[in-house]
Amino acid sequence: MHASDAINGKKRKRTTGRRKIEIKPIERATARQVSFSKRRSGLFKKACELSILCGAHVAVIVFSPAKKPFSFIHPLVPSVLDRYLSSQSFDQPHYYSQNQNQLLGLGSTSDASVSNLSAQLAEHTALLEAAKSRNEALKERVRALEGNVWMDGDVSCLGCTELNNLKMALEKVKVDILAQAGELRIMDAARYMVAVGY
Amino acid sequence: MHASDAINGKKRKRTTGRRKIEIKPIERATARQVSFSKRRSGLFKKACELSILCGAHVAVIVFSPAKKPFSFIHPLVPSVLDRYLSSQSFDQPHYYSQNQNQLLGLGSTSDASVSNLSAQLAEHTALLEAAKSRNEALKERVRALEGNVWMDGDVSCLGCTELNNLKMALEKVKVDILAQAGELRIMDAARYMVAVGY
DNA sequence: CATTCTATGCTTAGACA
DNA sequence: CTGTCTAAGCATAGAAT
Repeated sequence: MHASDAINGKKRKRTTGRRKIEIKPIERATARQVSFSKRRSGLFKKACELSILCGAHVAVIVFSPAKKPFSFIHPLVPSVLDRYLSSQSFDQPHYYSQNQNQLLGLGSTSDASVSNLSAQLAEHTALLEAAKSRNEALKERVRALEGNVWMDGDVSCLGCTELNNLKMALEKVKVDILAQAGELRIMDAARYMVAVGY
Repeated sequence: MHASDAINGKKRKRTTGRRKIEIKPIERATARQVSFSKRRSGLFKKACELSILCGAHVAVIVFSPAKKPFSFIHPLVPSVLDRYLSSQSFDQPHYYSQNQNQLLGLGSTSDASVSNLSAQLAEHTALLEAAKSRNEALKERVRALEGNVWMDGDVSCLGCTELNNLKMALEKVKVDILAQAGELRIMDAARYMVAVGY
């Protein structure tokens, strides 16, 4: 019991217990927020259990009413970006761990990867700028050779081969986005995984 | 009671009721499959309730142990990316609906929310990949021009007006990809939405 | 936005169909 | 893979921190 209860002798039932509700938009902002927090947590837990119990690949991405992103993803797909950046730093062209457990936050590998994202953004941005520069240089070259006019910054001039490259690039981005969407809260996933000793 | 019970007089409790289980890989294949089916259903229901109750955008993608894809996505979004990746002829102007921006909470109205690190990384990754692809395309083109070789009629032109803003497109991709991933079972989402009269 | 507490309401393991 | 049934096991509304 709580001190307040013992002192004033009021009923210890401070709540009416769970009440049935209709599945419709909760109007009261505070109640909606609280419900969101609880249910998101519950959803992630369920997702976690499903992935472990059944060995299924699960990705859950939720945007709060305030558009804040949350996600649970298992197995955590090694980001192409991570590999790219890793190779930049450690000169390992194809860093790719087969050990999912380590990538789930149990090992230091994941933590490092996550915590570095922020710092890597700057480097990544630089790489982007460099790519743009090279791109501009090539455009100039083409312009000179072809005497043509290119629309700035679009993908309208790609041929079949190029389009396929772009498609493949986007396929990779697909994976990156899923992983990155949970960048801010990758530990949410790890928390559950760890909770059950996975 | 059931006929069989009445006839043979056996106990009507044919089950021991729900039993506690450890959250660890289920070994029995049949049990794992049954559990997957039930829990996936439950997960989607929870996702549905969360999206409705709290007005949150939710995307749940699950791959069964047999790699079969299932998904719950709300709001349901027509895939723009699909048109990019699957279209064989890229000479068709691609039109973006302003409503999609509103529906997705993306686009100009939520530029502020896109300013977080996660979004920046996703965006930059996409841009970088695209830039690299474009870069390759340009290189190839330079080679072609310098070698005085040109594959005529192979220069596909996209609807430049709609596509020249790759950034915007990729912002959409972030969500469209989710829709695409669930292409096979988008009705899973609809089922629950309809069930509660939404 | 996260958490705790309590009394329900909801979910689901196991056995079958 | 989906549905049914029962008895537990869990999740969570509402109020408060």
